[in-house]
Amino acid sequence: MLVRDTIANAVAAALEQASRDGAISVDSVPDIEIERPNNSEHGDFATNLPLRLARSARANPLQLAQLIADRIELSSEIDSVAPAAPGFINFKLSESWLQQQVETVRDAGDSFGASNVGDGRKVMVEFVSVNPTGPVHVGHTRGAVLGSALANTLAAAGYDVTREYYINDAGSQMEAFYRSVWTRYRQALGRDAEMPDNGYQGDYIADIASEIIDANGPGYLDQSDATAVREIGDVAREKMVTLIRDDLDAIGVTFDNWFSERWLFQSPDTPDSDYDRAMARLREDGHLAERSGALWFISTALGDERDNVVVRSSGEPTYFASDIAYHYNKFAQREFDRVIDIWGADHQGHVPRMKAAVQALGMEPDDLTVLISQMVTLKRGDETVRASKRTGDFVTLRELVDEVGTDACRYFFLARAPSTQMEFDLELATRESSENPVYYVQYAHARNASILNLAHERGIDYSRGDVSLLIHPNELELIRTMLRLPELVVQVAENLEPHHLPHYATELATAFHHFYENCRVISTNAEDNDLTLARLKLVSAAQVAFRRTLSLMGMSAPDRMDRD
RNA sequence: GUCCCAGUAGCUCAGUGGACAGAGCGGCUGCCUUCUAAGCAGCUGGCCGCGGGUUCGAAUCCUGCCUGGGACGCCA
Repeated sequence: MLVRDTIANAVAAALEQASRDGAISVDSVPDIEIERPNNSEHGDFATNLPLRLARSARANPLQLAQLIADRIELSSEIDSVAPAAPGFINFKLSESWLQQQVETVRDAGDSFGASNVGDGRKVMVEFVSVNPTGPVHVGHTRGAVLGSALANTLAAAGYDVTREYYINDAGSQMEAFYRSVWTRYRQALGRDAEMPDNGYQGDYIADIASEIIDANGPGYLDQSDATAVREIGDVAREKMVTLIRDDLDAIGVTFDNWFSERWLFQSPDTPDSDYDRAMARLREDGHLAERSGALWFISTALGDERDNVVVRSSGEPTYFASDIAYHYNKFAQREFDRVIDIWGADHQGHVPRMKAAVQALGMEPDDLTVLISQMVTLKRGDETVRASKRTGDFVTLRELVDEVGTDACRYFFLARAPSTQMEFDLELATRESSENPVYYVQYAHARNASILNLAHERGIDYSRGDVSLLIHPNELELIRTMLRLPELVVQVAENLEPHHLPHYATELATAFHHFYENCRVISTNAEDNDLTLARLKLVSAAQVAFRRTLSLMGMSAPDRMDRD
């Protein structure tokens, strides 16, 4: 159990006792919130319960604080409980308990920070899901990093996580992509061919075409237009998906499953596809209506602003129809308890209708969470870079990683709340300098590793180190900071806000740098031997915290960082 | 026009009901004979977009406005 919960329970018990004693009479007890005070002079934890109770108890909040504080039973974790104006109760952790946590963290190792709030529930995080019509670009990278860090954290919080990429490989944009490749293919072989109006202009189309020529030759020229587009399209799509997978891999983003949109329309085991079943269910419950030759989903009945077409008058299902079938598959077929979709800002308008569709399918709409990852505006100095896949003028994930590096890139994207637009100054980001906070964190880990290496070289066995010798303020501060990780994991998993991770990482690094500066670990002085052993234990515990934090963010934890 | 997101230090951003508003970068000073100076210490710097409201208490909640971005298709 987290200390925070222990304190909350103790406060609740104290309030109950005060009520029995007749010292306090309240109509209703609000939720007891235990927070971390901004100012460390106020202790490690605090509650504002007396302030919130004052009205219904018709009493002075400071007096209430005193009455409750008097009845709080001290456990081994808590050193002191103190009422404070205007009506807080402050808690201070005991030094001996903090010291003991060094052992606990070391014992926990890679499971440090794990919790079980997820209780093994099946959750899918579906993210990136870029149409395979072009490479992943900078804007998608943000969602990719967000999704992977979130999935890591949910797994640490005890969820059974599946990371999925939805490949939109049906539909008209893919058709345009196929035709674009076909056009470049013919042009490369000296034929007259005109790019379709909605064609993709990027150089990568021509690259794919020439790769196909190298591998498969000019044979497609002899086929009918329709056959050639289909066959060349199949090859081009595979190439594109592979390229996307490799690019994402370069930034440490991997998936458990790549789900093809086309699977929704074909079912190997049963006569009905997911699409058939989802539509049948909607139809049964009266959510579909035919108007002017098309089939509509009546989402206005469920609070959406307008109805949406699911089957065009041409008989072709829309993208939205696929999405309905896909979510039917996620919930009804694969039985996920919870689904988190990460979409780009350009899809934000689709959230209400997707929620409505989930509800219409008979699922609980709250089991679907859609996170919107806002736009990334690119700049080179003062100049704004317009990103458009159609015109081919965009910065790819690959280019970004090559220039900035995986770790810096992940840190940079992760550190911002996804709901806010961000500016990415390529000039600044690509400048090699110490301006990047990622170095600050990794350097702390490298210093940490360096100490342990030296201890190892000198054959120092610190397994018998006595942690009760850790009384320096910087030592205790480091321990306190380490201990926030488990709370953070729970918080990130509950609020789906991974951007707290990098900020925590920075604070952990600060605590370590302070410790490093003021507490010499491996002493040359023989009489300091006991302290050396104790501090080595602390350093190894801190290493656990660094590794866990960095790995949740998907960043590397280098043992050395050498500057030329 | 309707809807969504944002506006906090020179810059990039944390902080969503509490106790004097934070970090990094930038700028100015200092600190390397012992575990990496990609570090540390100090200074500089903010009517938290503007106006009302709710509250014992508002950067945080409500409301109006201003500014910037996005979405509103039988495209995906």
